[in-house]
Amino acid sequence: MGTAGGFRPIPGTGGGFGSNFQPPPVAGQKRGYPFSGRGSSPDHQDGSSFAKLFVGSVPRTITEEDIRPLFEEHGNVIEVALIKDKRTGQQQGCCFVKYTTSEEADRAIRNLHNQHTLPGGSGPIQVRYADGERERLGAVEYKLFVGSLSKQASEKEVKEIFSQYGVVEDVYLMRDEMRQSRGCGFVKYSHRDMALAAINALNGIYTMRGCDQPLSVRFADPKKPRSGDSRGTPAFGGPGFGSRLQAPGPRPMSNFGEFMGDRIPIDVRGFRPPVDAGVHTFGGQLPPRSSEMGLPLNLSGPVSRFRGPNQGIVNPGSSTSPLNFIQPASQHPPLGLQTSPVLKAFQSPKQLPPPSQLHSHAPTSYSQTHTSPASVQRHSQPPNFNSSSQMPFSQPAPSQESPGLGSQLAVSQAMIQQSASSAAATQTPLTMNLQSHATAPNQQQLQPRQSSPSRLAHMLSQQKQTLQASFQSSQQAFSQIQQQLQLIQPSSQSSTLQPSSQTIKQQSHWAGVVPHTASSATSAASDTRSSMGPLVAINTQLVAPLKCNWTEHTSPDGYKYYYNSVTGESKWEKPEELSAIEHQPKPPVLQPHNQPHPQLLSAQQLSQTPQAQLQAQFQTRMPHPQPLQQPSFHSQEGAYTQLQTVNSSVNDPTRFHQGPQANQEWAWKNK
DNA sequence: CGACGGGACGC
DNA sequence: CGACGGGACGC
Repeated sequence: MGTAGGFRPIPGTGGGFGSNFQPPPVAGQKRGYPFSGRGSSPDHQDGSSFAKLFVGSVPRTITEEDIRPLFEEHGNVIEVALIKDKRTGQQQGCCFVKYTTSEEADRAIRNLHNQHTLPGGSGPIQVRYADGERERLGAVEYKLFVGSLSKQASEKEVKEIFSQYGVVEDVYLMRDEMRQSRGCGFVKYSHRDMALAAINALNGIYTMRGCDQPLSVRFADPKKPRSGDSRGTPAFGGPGFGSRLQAPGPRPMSNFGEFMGDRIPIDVRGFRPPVDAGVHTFGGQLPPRSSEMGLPLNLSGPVSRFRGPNQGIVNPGSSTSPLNFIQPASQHPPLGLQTSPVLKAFQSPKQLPPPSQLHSHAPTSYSQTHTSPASVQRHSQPPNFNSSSQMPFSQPAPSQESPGLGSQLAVSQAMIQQSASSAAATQTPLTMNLQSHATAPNQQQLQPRQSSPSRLAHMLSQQKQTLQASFQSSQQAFSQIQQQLQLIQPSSQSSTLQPSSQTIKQQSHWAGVVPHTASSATSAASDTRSSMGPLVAINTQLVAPLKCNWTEHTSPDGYKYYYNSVTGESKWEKPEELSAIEHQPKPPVLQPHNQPHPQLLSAQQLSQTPQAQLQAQFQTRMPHPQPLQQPSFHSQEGAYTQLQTVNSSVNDPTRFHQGPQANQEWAWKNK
């Protein structure tokens, strides 16, 4: 699977890791680093004018002449190095291929990895970045662990499922000695939003054909260390990183905070999880997993290293400035479970959750961001800009975007505010969210060295993106509802799921939200199908006879806690309301398979929900944010090839969706 | 309920 | 110039 996007050779000195950062050697790595060039250093410009791939399953008899042309089809090959045993001189069945750019390397991976068997080769060649390359190039990855996969499923099938939420960089299925799948594996994305979208859409929701359990989708644990790695990558757990030890309350935000994504240490005192930008994981209690923050692996060393003078965590990369990015406060239950925000939104049909619950982060922010004009021009960043791992997308250069920024931001806020009031949300997380946004600039000023115009622009831009993302998320949620309407309204439920034209229209909307689901109608159609699982599940949630807004969750430490989706409260003790309903008979277990949902809200009911109104407002007042469709920074064909594969799965009989069996429970069953 | 891929150079 | 040595918390 291609390692496509996400690689962002750090431009010049403005690089995300700070101008004077040199990547520490990866443990056990003797391979060269860019600056080692003797004499004719090839990388005088930005320090990384090549990208080295490791190629496995190469026949031992091959010569450079045999193999080079294959790689030259996909880019400018600087070098091919066949690996030989030092002593015997015998080839090891692998080689390194160096391209001038990571784009070329990405392309080669996409086109060759697992797709080309050399004559005499033991299998399809394995093409991936050489050890340490990703880090060297500033790449990040978000790796998900996926459990309860069908053992019959191939990498390709898995990839198709996950491609709905972003460009899948890699799929690895665990197999036993007999090459039989163990029913679990790993899926990599280059952007956090994609990973989150996948988690939210699939975890506990999507059940593969032949399985009696829905997928478990969560951030992967850090890979177990290879023997002999000592110094390289302790990843986490470094002293002082336990969030427990992290003083609650205001602290300097930092790029490290960025690394942590939305993980903001929980305020234990009041147990009032801060309002979040829309991520339903929550990391108060535990250090984030490396796969959740994206990896420049070698940056993830002991945190003590990153501690600033006043115990603030400082941007590990930038030695000159602590972070410049305001995290919206977060409002989430102690982590551990990733509930689809959409589900969450509808856990109680009567008491509709605040719009911010709809924050489904989702591919939205991804597609949104990455199509911004600047993102295609990777060298357009201001020297000052610190591209954090969190924003692998290039930030729009202030010079290009600031003019419109303020107004756009204002607009988004206004939009949301309007809808907030229309949704009759009184003290809702959304409101809180807004407040946090509103006050962000002030916070900003509290921070040292944060006041430069470009910083401000940058910040505003990010906030804008957050807002837009939330808008789109709401939109997406609505989209899903709409789709459901479309699906259930025609009384001919048993007929084919051929999307109506209206569905398609709606669908294309949806498609805009999914990164690479570009402009083709067919791909949009495919999404209709492929997103049905979640939809069906949502239906079941919609009708679930819940009257309690409390849900039980499990913190990463394994403790149960309870979260109120309406008030946003969290607590350790089980609320009585919840205990009460637990003794009631369970809601009917919904039938899996394609059986239409027994009890659905009528379309009428559904369309009357505040959510629908909210969305209607969004739709009428807010122009479609941006052309989201172009797969911009993945050079050309990559995104499209993925689309096609998604398409091919539309009628794939090996997959199906079903609602959660035990309703409600799946969510925290996981883990 | 499953947790990380064969092999990883030599200037 | 010099180059990884000792120590191994306490929730």
